[in-house]
Amino acid sequence: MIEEQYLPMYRHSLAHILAKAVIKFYGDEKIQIAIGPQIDNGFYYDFGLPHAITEADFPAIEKLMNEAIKKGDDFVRQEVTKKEALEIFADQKYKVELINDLPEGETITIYKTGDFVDLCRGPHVSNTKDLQSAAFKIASTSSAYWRGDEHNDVLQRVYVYAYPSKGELKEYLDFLAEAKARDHKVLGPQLDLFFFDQNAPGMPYWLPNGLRMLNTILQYWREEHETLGYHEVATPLLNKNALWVTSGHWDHYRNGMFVMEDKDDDSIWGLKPMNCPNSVVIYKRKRHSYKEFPLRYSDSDVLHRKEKSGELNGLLRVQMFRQDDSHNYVTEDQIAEEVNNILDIADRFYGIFGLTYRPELSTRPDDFMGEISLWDRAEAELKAILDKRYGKDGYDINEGDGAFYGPKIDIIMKDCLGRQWQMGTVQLDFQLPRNFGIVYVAADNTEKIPVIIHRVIYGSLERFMGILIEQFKGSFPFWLAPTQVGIVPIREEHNEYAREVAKVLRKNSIHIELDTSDTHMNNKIKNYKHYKVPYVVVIGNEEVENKTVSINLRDGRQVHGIKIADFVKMCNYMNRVKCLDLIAGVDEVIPETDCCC
RNA sequence: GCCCGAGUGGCGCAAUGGUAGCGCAAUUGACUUGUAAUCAAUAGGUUGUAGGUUCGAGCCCUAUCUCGGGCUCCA
Repeated sequence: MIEEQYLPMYRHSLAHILAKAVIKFYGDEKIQIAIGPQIDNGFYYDFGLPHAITEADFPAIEKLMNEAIKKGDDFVRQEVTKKEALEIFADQKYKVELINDLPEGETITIYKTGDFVDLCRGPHVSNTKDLQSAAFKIASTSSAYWRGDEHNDVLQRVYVYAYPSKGELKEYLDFLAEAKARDHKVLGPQLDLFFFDQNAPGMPYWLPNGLRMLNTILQYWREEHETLGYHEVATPLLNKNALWVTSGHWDHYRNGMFVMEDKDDDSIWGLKPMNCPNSVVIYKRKRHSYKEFPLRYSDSDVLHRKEKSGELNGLLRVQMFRQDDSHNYVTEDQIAEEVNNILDIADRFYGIFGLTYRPELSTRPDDFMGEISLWDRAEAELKAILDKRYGKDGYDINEGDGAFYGPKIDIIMKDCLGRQWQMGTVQLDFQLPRNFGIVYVAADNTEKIPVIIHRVIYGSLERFMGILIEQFKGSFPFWLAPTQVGIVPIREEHNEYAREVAKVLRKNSIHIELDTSDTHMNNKIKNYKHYKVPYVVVIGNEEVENKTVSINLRDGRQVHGIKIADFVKMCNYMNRVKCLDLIAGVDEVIPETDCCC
């Protein structure tokens, strides 16, 4: 059994064993070894290989690893001079590069394991036999660029899962299987929410169920923002490229745009990849006073961004999407308060969905534009806000990772496999107002340049849907569920009353489905359960007679003899408070007092 | 763009280079049912696409498209 704090050491030692095994696997063929760090679920090692390792090779390499472990070689640490190190690794180009990059005077250490030697800071286990209790499994291979730069050599990376014991490795493999069951790419088509067609890669087809959900979250967004003083607009999806020439986007980002040429007059058009320039066109239409600020133009138009092949990932990385966008025009003095307002919205929205997030602050990059004093002030204000809201450890800072036009705060979430995705973002923009030459009239009757705050809460609606599907594993809260109530008449003679119930529920804007088909009630229930419908209402003699319904809850619980009026009241309540619980709202019908709303 | 892998009825899968099958779903009929799979029959396929090798290709080769896991990228 390996103690937690030593796990990195074991993983790293196993990385050496892998490298040793791969060298042996290739026999006389010369291979280059690069680096082999440990990661969350194990480790990887990068190699320059004459021909790729494929999955079929995994067992053989694993066998070689096990043999090396059994052999019982010591991990021998040795300090060497730079000159000695360069001699030892003379034919290993990546190691030579690493050695040459080490600061002068730094102690260079190497580790020998039998005939294998690696440049390494350590520490390691003392003998390969110490690794016998560990469990590992070669997971996958990938290409990887030397030092993560696409201009460098392409290496082959071998990923290995590694855990202290067989039990823990199995636990991790079980987790992966569980994640698969949560995967929105699997659940989405299964629940008839969306799908992709090969003629529109990265552009989701929204099916009735999925669009209903998407509309539900968009409707909630509209209602909230209207009361908060946002004004929704819609702008052209297709524009002549002059728009982006002015905004500055054409030079930087035209490769990421879907562009088309009109042969009739040789004009060049593009599908908008972002809303900001169009928002500014609206701003420019009139002269604005400081008294109107903050002036908030929101929109949720469809955007297109061309991605390099291999970068798409279900709903989480698409080429066609909508943002719950807004561009807020503020004075420099209003930045802090407005950002705070926006983060309030984010907290409320994410809370409604039961999601927790981690903010990230990205600061001034090297190629920044604008005045450095404004940057400094804005960054200091953003930091103060984040400190206050989330505590010093409650957020991360990415130094130099801001956009060239201003610093930003990103909302980061994880998918079911732990991969991180940017959701909401609040970006200050000092540049676009200057590119378009927009101004406002200040209190002293002079013209000043506004600051634009680009902000999204959900981020991309598509990505947010993907995260929601995984968060709830397809079992959505009542208010989000595409079908909220499935109605099952037991026999044909119950259809009439079932239609009555359906009518009442529909009148209350509750999304229902009624199954009057000539099949066994069990089939009807099974069908609704497949779609994870929160409430299956069963109607038979008893219900017809007493004007009640019987509910089969998604979790299997049953509640009998509920008056229709109470049921409607309950559904309305669930919708109104956007309850995350499966049942709430009417005390007498709730089997357990489990309402948290 | 890069490396590896995958693509077979709507879905999930099967098929040594030798007649493309199974389950679910669908359709039709029977059954009229009290809480997650009633019975029977029927229909559904140029095996992603385009070439090639072969007497013969779902299977081998080439190209291409899409998808998956990563790398890089993500205004």
